[in-house]
Amino acid sequence: MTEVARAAGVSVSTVSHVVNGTRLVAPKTRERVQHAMRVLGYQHHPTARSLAAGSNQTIGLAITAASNPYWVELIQGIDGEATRAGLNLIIVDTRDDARHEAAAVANLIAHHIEGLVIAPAVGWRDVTLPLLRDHPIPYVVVDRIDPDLRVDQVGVENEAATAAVVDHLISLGHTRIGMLLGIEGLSTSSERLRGYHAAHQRAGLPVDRALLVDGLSTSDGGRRAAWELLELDRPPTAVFAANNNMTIGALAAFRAAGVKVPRDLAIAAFDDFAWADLFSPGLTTVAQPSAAIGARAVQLLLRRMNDPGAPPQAVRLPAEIMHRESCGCTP
Amino acid sequence: MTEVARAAGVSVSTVSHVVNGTRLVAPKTRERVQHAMRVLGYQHHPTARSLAAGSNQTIGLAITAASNPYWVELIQGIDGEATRAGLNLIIVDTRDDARHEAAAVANLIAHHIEGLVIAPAVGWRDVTLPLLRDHPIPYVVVDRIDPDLRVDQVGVENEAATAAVVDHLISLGHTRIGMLLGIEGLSTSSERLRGYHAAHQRAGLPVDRALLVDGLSTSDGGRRAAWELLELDRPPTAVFAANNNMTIGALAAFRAAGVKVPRDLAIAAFDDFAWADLFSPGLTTVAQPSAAIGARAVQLLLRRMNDPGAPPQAVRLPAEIMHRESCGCTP
DNA sequence: TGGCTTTGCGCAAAGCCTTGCGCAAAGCGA
DNA sequence: TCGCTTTGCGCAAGGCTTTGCGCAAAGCCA
Repeated sequence: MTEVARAAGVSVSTVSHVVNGTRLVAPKTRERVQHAMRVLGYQHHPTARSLAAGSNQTIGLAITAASNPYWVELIQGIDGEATRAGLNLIIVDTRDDARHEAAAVANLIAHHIEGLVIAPAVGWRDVTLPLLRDHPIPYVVVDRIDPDLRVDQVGVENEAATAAVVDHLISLGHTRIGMLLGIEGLSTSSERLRGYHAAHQRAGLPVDRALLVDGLSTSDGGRRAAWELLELDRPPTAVFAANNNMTIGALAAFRAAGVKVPRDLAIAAFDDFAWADLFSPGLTTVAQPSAAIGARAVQLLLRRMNDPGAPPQAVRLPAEIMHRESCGCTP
Repeated sequence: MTEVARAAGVSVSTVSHVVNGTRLVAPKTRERVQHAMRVLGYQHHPTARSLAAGSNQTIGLAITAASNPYWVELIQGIDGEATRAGLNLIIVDTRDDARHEAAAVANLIAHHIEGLVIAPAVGWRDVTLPLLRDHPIPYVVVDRIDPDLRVDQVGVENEAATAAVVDHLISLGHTRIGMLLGIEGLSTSSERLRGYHAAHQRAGLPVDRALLVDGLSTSDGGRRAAWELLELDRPPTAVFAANNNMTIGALAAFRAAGVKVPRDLAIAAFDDFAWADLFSPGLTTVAQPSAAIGARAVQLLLRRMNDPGAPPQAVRLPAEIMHRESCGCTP
């Protein structure tokens, strides 16, 4: 940098300002500096800049690395928006476990990240949240919104979307609709359940609690829960699965049981699959705008980084219902 | 740090050495320093360390962020191993496009990463590779191995694994085996094709070139290629798809055509699916050790970072064949 | 006890950039 | 032409560690 300054006949501070555009530099001078940089092959040193400026232009993302397409798209959305904003992104794996999550976040904090996007694990309120309170670092929560928390959050309209799909099933004449519930302690799980209830209430339909079975948000749990439903005295005529993993398990169970979809049983599910129309029949799903959620999260984070005192904002993005054949509406 | 030094009655250099264990410090002194650190709540500043040490303990990963489970597992493997080695990982999305890839890699280089793991895009040799030659940064290639290149590489035994599966189909009596080829220009594509040929040669079976159709490595390409096969005068009795996306497309095509698997057509595919046994019937696949490939890549990278002159090494990890029902061997 | 090897630690330079402060020159209106 | 506002840029402090060099104290052997 000193060399460039000398070559251009200016001071290093001017070179710095040319590089960063941080203050007015006469066009002629700027030209000279840029030329000198080119000739000398000057390479900016980001580390030194970070040290000097006390900021490293890096944000962290704490998320489970589970091989779930939903997460991948979310990450893409976050990465894309961060790149656009000129921010680096460091991703750490929480393994969807609060303790790992806390360790990972502590690590990020030690690296002096300037902001954090977190898709919290179950139980994070007792472990990771206190950490975040101690270190006043801007952060935004994605996917799992906690209405009690006064923090920036971005998620999908779980309740409304679920209600809409269940409405649809009810309108097709189903009165006994089973639901595979997501793991307890996740706001997404409870919100989707609320949507189920809301649709029933609107239709004046009673809810048989036997039709609500816990699928633990996993493929295996979904499989087991589906079996439970099938073995009821009065099994459901339709099933709503609250996430993609459970859907996979449930489909396997139905296939094994020889249940034909949608002839014997109508199915709808939360989370869209790239391969949703691969199944026979195509799956009716609720598609989340994953990438948009990620992008929005970064925008909220930027806002908070610039204005730490801003009032917390909880954003809900609408979901899209993908009508395919499994719900039985288009035979 | 200065404060800690003062509080412990030592110099900052001693504090530094205590923190890093870089030279002998008398136990008593170390104790004092550590105590002072605790009392003062000393926080290490990684940025400053990077600047001073001229190294930032960060490696880059250039990979497509496509929502393909294979990549996710690969990333997990890389991330896990990097974390274990105390390295930070910055991931950039190549969009599987050589130009984007080059830009992304340039960006990483500008950030002074100390090593790079790259899953190259088609055409990278003309765009990204020269970049890597200009900046002598240690790197290792994953997934797409180029035998002509004298660089560190990690991949799977594409040829042997493919040959084994095709052997299996042949042993079941199939003599007309279709293949959905991956996009041209990818070593994985050509190696898998070689495996197909090798199996035929071993069995003394001629190869009908009409049975080799281009699936472009995409789901849509796979669908189209599958249709092509079905419309042949003498369609195949078995099909091998060279990656997971094409498999998805092909299955959709077969379903639409009313082809029953494996009764009418046997199927086997490269790349395992978490949901492979969800399909009716379960898919016989070649499972790559994705996480292991990623971990191994980081190990190779560490080796090269420590010993830049070491001879380049190309590692092939064995794949595992997952026998399910689609190949028709267990009716 | 004297000379030599360890052991332990301080000194200070180096690493590269950012930025508040302030000065000088240029521009402008009267 | 004078005084005042802009415009443009230099000075130098600062940010936090690492690390080569070298000195002093301690330990060891004869």
